[in-house]
Amino acid sequence: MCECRIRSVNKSTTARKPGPRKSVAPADARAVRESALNQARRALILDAARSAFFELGLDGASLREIAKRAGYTPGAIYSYFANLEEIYGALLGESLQRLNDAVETATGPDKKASAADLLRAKAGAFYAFYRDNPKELDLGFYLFDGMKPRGLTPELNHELNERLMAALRPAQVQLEALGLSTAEAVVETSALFAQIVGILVLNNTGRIRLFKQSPDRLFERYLESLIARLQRS
Amino acid sequence: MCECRIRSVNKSTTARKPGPRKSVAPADARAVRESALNQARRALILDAARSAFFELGLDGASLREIAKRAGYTPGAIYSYFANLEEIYGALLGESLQRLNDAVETATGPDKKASAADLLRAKAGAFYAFYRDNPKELDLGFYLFDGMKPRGLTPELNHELNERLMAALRPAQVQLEALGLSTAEAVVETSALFAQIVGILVLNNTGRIRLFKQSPDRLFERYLESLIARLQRS
Amino acid sequence: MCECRIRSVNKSTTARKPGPRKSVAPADARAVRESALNQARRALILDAARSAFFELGLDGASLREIAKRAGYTPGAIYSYFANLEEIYGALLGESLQRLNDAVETATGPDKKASAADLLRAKAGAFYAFYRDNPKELDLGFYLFDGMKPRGLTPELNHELNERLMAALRPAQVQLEALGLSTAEAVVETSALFAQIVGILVLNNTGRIRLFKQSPDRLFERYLESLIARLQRS
Amino acid sequence: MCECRIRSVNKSTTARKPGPRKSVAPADARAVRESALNQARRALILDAARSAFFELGLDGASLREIAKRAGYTPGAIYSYFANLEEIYGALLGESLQRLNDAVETATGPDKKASAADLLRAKAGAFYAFYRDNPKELDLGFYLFDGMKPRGLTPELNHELNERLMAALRPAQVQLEALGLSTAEAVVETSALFAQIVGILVLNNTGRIRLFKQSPDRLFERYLESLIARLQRS
DNA sequence: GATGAATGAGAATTCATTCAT
DNA sequence: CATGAATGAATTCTCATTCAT
Repeated sequence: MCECRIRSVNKSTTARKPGPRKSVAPADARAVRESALNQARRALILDAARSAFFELGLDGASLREIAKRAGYTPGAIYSYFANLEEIYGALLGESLQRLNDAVETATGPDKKASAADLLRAKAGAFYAFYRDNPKELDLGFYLFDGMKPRGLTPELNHELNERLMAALRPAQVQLEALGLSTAEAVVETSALFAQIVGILVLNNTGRIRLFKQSPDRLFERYLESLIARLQRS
Repeated sequence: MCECRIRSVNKSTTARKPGPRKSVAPADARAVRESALNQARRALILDAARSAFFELGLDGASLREIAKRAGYTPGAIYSYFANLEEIYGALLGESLQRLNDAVETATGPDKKASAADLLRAKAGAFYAFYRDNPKELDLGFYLFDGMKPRGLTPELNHELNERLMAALRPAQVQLEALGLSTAEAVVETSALFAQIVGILVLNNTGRIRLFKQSPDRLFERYLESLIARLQRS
Repeated sequence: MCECRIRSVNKSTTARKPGPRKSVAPADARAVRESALNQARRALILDAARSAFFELGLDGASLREIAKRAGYTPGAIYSYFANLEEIYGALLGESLQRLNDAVETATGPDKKASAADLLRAKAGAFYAFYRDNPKELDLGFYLFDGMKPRGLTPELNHELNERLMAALRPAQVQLEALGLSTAEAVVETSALFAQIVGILVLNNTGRIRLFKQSPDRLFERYLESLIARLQRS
Repeated sequence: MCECRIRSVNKSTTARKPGPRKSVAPADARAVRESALNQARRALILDAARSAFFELGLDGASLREIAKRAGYTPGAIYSYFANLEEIYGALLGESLQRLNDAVETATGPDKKASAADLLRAKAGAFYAFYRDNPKELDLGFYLFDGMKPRGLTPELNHELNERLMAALRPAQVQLEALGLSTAEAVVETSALFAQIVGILVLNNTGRIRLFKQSPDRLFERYLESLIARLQRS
């Protein structure tokens, strides 16, 4: 909801040096106000883009469609984003930010939570985020450079990768707290990540129903088995 | 209608329509022959579609491109397929058939292979099929996108699902051979499936490099851990 | 008018192998007819393009405008030309072909024309062609890679250059007949070319009226002075 | 209105609008000062336009680009120029002014320069100006395109013509000093002008390379031949 | 069965210009 | 005087699909 958090993802390329002004404070105030307006309008467009993407998929989220939903003419969008790609990038940035927030916020059952509890909380938050917002997963897949290579700039791609990794780090930390070396924790984190992604994909595509399985149960099974294995040694 | 017949397809992309033959037999024979011809031409088009899809990706595999590669004009394609999506559907059908063939063919190290060996062989074949042909995975994702498969008829969708399940059944059989009940084997198969899909997706999207992990190692690790767990009990 | 002459400039990229046919002669006939139709339609589009260019200039000769004038939708044009650039190239190719025809056709006053007479005839034809069709000069300038670099393919550019040179060769031949070495004749031809271009440009842009000069007189003056100089030595 | 004032323009592209000053004098003085400010700001914009045009060509010199380089927003430009064409017109005015300056400044090898030397100097300066700044020639061609100069007012057109003629007058003067009547000198000047323009155009469009000729050599050859002819008679 | 010309809707992007502030 | 958001019309180009032949 609150787009201000993802300010750093896409620096507005249309920013101009403010003209000279007599008093300094009013100018600042105006700049602040205008910048805020600008951010609000960017957010408006991103909202439109997100809704278009969620309802119509990436193919349907054309610039025209986004503009229409935002109440703009297509050309107007380019005042706020250089590209369609930039919009997609910002969208994914937001999404990953929300994911990080969700993971960071997640805590164990009480104040004296064990490492295992915290692992459950962190990994569970990651898993639940995408389970509850399946389209966010699609967004990531479409944009990350594999499935459908879309030309995010290398820098943006790097930043987005960073955010994704950041969302997994809390789990890794708890794996280390459970006695793994850093290297082992990395392996275990990537395996966990793969398991989560696999479950989510199977769930999203309806494949999991073929097995008459509940995704949640699969996830918990994996996690508990992992914890048991760690506590055993 | 029945895609199962398209099992072995003409691989030579330079094949051209066979020259016309003079009518020899009564109407029945003629109908049979014509139907066979029809199947052959469908196969020809699917060959073209597959090669286009593999070389150019989904975006590049336009009807025009497929027609060009098949030696047809765009309009002619519509004599064999109702639309582009139907071609994609048939393509996926073929793909799943090849997957099944690969899994069925896979055997353990020798004639006296243990259940664990066979599980390794069957699951490994499944995994390797998609690892070595990432485009096949893309195809599946494109068509199994979300709950409602892109323009696939329910029947086709059902058949495609059947084929996918069939490719997993050999692994499930071996899990049972290793002592699991059917219900347990189903759970374990779906977890295995999720793990494989997750690893493949992470690999295809380049995400796995972020962890500096090898997909093969992750897969083997999961599988061996699973086998060890089963043999322990 | 007759576009068949410029057949070699743009090979139709949409040509396809003809499907198998029972009898050979009818197929040929059909291919010929279709090819002729195709050529006619290409010619139609080029006519539209030329009229658009002549009336509106290069900027006005958009694909949309050309399509409109040809009675086509924009997309239809792409069945005949790969590009806007290709249309421009074909236009220039035609133009240069007409220039060559004009120069080749030009003869001296009678059968026993002297080298000087032939030089007058050939150079005069070149000059008159552009004087009488000033827009053809514009066409060349806009497309040749200097003023407004438009992306003609290197091959096309080369062929167009060849045609331009070909139109100047008859003059060079006569300069040699008047006693110049090949090297000297090349220098003199390029100087003559420059003079002609200069006069034409000044005439086309109305600059020559500033001097109250007639372009024809300037041209003749230069040419006669050149001939006199050659005959003197 | 009167472009002749824009003789020396602010070359520093980093110059910014001067800060606001407090009003000091009566209305008259204020009007004068504001007009001066206005001129300065017009010059600033023209600087930006010239640099944009030189670096990016006519297509790249969009209003937005010019505004950006001038440190203005697009809308602000319209306070100083009615439209983009007017900017181009002013740019051409400047360009011709620099041409005149270059020609006027040009002198013979020493104080006792002969008429022939001065002709070489003046004509050479004209030629070198455009040879060294081909973009200036483009500018002229863009605006002097065809009979009806692109959106230039008749008055501006007339003034620009005047400036162009003025740049050729020194050569004409020397031709008269070499013994030609005024009428003869005009003819010879226009022929010389045509030759220069022809050489420059051929050079700019790369056509001259087809002859493997150097533009300088062609120019000198013409000039020396002309001087020789005049001195002979 | 096959052709292939043609449509029509759509894609991203650019930009001079206007105008409320 | 200056802003800068917004328009609206333009640009080239792509492509699934149709249909008369």
